Amino acid sequence: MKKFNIYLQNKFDFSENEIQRIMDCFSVKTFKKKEFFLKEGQYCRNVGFIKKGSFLYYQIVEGEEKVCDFAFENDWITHYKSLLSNTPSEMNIRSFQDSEILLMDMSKMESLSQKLPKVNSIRTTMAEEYFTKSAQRATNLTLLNAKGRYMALLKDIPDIHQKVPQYHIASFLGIKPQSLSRIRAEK
Amino acid sequence: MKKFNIYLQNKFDFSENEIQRIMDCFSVKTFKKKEFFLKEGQYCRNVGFIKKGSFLYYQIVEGEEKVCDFAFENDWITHYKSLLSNTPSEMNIRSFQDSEILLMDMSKMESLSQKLPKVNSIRTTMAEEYFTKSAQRATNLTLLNAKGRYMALLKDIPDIHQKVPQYHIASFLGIKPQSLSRIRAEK
DNA sequence: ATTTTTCATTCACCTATGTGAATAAATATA
DNA sequence: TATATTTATTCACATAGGTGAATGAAAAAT
Repeated sequence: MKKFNIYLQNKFDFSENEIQRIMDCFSVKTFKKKEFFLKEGQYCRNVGFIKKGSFLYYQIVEGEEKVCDFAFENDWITHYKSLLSNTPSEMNIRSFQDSEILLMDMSKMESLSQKLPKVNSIRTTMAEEYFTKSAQRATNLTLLNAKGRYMALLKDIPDIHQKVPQYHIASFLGIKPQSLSRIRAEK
Repeated sequence: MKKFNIYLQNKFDFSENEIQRIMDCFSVKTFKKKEFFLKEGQYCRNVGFIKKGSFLYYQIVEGEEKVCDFAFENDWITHYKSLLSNTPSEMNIRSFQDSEILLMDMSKMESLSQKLPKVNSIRTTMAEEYFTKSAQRATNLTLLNAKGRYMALLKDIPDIHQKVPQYHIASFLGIKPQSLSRIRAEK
């Protein structure tokens, strides 16, 4: 449990006691490789924090998995839109390694916010991070070509190749695996 | 002032009295054609509601205006990321017709939320709308080609050609004006 | 009303990325 | 270890969209 409380302490400056109260609301859940955190059509009611492992956000379009996002250790994991607007998810979220997360029900988070208003800053930060990430992705797709997007990704996550198989990286970049091979060859 | 209170009533079910208290916090601001709501580098501290006119969100990249969004009558107008995270905007927001908006300072909105907690639902809805829009844009850019994105836009805003010059539409779609002409010709 | 400027269209040609096949390399399974 | 499966690379060719120029139409300025 070490990393989560360090994150809470560093990022939000919670006290020992507050951290304990927050952590008490989370339970541990483990995932085998390729297990679903959320399936298309389901309602997302949880917020998770990844202790170990990694997850893929993707949609199936014409039989193909289109990767929209990755999540790794010390990232939050949830489907923010579904959570926020209480609508079914059009996205799948699946582990691609054996993983372990801390999980909290959103309703629990809401009641915790009432007792401990500082918890709202977690929620605001989450909103900010999700929104910023999605806006940045749209910007990259508009302003950069495939090579530029690959470079930006490498800069953002230098060890991405250690973490994610290459065909998932290609999909995330919006290109085919062959094209990513070509880009890497000419680099 | 008619439309804004209808919006508040329909969407959030506020009472007459609540609507009055909310509206009292907004002031009217007018914009001539091509006036800035927000310039790159500035901090966005306001939330606006467009009564009349239309606005363009864009960035300058290598001398070119890259359109990221439009906003029309009865849309909210703000730079959500800058507002949320209190960071300078990398975006420009500019009217492209004579326009009129209702404007509220964010700090006023925060103190209003405390007195009238229901106001938080406006903020949540705004977050939801902004996030959803940005996520949808990223999805469209990933999953659709230029023609598909144009069709999706036409479906979403059928009268877009009455509202926005074509070269701005092309820019929003992430293509050149010539390419949009070609797509329209072959359609 | 005339002139100037901006915008939309078309064209010929160019470049980035997609497609499908062949092969090699890596990984999982028996 | 041997075999099967999955993943990455390379190639030849196809297609979508970019580029720059020419032209006409529309809008703005005089």
